[in-house]
Amino acid sequence: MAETEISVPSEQFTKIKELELVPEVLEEKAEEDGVCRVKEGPRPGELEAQCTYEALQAKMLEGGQELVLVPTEESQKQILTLQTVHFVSEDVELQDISWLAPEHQEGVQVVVQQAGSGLQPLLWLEEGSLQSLHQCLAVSGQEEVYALQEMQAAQVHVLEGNTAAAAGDSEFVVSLAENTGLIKLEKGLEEAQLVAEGGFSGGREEQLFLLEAGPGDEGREEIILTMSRLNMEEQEDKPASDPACVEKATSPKDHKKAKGGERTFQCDVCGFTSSRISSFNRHKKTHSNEKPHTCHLCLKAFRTVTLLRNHVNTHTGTRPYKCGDCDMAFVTSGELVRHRRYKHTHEKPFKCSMCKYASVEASKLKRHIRSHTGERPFQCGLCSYASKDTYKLKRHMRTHSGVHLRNLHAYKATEMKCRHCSAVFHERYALIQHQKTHKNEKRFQCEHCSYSCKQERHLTVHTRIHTGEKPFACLSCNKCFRQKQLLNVHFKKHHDTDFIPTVYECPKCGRGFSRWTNMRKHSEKCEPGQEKSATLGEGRRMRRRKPAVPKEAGKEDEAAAEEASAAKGGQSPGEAAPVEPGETMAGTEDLDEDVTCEMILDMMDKL
DNA sequence: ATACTTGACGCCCTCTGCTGGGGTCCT
DNA sequence: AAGGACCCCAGCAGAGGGCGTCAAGTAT
Repeated sequence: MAETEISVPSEQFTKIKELELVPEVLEEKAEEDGVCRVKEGPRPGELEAQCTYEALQAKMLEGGQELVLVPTEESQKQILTLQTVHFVSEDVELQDISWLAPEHQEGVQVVVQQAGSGLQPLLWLEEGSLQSLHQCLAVSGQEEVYALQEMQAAQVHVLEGNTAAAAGDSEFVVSLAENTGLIKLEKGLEEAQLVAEGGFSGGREEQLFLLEAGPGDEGREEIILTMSRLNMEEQEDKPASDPACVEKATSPKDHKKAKGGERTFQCDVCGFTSSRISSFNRHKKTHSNEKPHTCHLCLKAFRTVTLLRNHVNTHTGTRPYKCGDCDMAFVTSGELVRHRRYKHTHEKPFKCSMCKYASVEASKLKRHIRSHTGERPFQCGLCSYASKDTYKLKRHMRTHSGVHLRNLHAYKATEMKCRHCSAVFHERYALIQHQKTHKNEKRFQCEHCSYSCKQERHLTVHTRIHTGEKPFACLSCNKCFRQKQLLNVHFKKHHDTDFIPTVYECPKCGRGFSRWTNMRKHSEKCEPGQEKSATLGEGRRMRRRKPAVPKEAGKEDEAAAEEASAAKGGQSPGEAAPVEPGETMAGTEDLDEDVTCEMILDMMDKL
């Protein structure tokens, strides 16, 4: 059996930095059982295996095992054995295959699944099954059983390109694609993608590979990658949308000579210029929706190989850039640098010229500047509220919408896990509802009484009732308070000569009250012509009036309360402007029962 | 051509202050 | 009984931290 030369692509997918998957290198060769075992760095198949079997990878790392590729030749297939993948027996459980259609059970030995570790189910085939791509296809088609839909889709892609000659398979391939929700790509593009993703260099006979899991020699527990050849001559038929063709499409008019003789390239869409054709070509792609680099695991598409690589790393958990001072690791070096600034070096290069604030990122300084300028670019369409950043507006919108968002009800194939427990949902709405049950949990229980609350700070304050602690002392009279705001109120009232207390005026008799509720209570029973406010007579000044209340006939107190509440929501703290009786806060007149979910959804979408 | 670096945008989170409602006690 | 003051509590919003991602510049 002649040793097959494996096309080793350039490292595009998952560059492993500082990740000691292959701790020992590489020159060592050994021959066993007629199989040439060559220790090498990550090869495409190996990398793919890392992508797909991340948990396995973790297992391998955990055990400090060595990852070795073992290429063999078998007709037009190659088997790569990751020979050091060993399961610990208690980690796995065997399952029967009765769920497989009888015609598909042939060749299938067992299904091995690692319990409770998030490991995707692996399909183990007996060796004979690998002889038949058809059988591989049949097995892969059991999408309703596996959680490996994405992997299967990738297999289907490869197989379609590879076994177009496999009579009778094509229909099955198509139905598979449909069943998995796969967006079937044009063949030429698909292959080009695979070339790009798999890193096969052009100009020579290329191979695409099919990943299959199977037992190794002599029953060893190994992952076997079945490599299937794919004739890449069809690459010449790449469509114009192929990224490799983009450069050819660059029109000469797109570039010109600058004064200094240096050639620059100008984008005719946005005016972007660059002296480098590579940058120019890359920029041009940003004007199209073309995303030719598709993740074979989740089918998400990306513009560049680098983005795809980083994305795949999120699947594999590969975070090559490790922080030397903590356990954090990141996909890109930039993330690591930033993390170190936040957590370790505290370097804050961006300094505010108006205060002492400094930030790690320029965007944070920009956001901070708005607190000086008062700029609020993000306007709520349902009330007068405007925020300084998009997130605050989104958060504010929740006060209008509750969670009645219909777009949360779509079924999603991807499992969404609860942040707080192990529950899993396929509907975002259900997930949110469930998570709210955690949010509403009064997790903070007083150890002295039955009081419980949602926020720790509330428990802290409450506990002072039992301990008698009053940590907030008035500097003027030494009176102590349990809460800071009580001290503030006390100080304003008794020691701040500039303080003008708020007085709520009864709309019927004009009597003043310090609390809205008290005024309302009074107003319910007040008859015009009754007593005049003694308080007013004492010279208290009117500073602010609630939107008080001459409600339309039939509107009851709840309506008044709602209006007050709406006014509250529509006004930023500290900006509460006086509102005359009967007057509504700006914008709040729109906020009534006619505000529909659709309106809110529209606004959320616009965000 | 590709990898690496840098800057920017956006999302989500926590902490904190402010505000208002409900309850209770005192006058 | 009514009014006023105080306490407790909860929700909203301001501010900022931390990180994921993408685009463009630069180096190899």
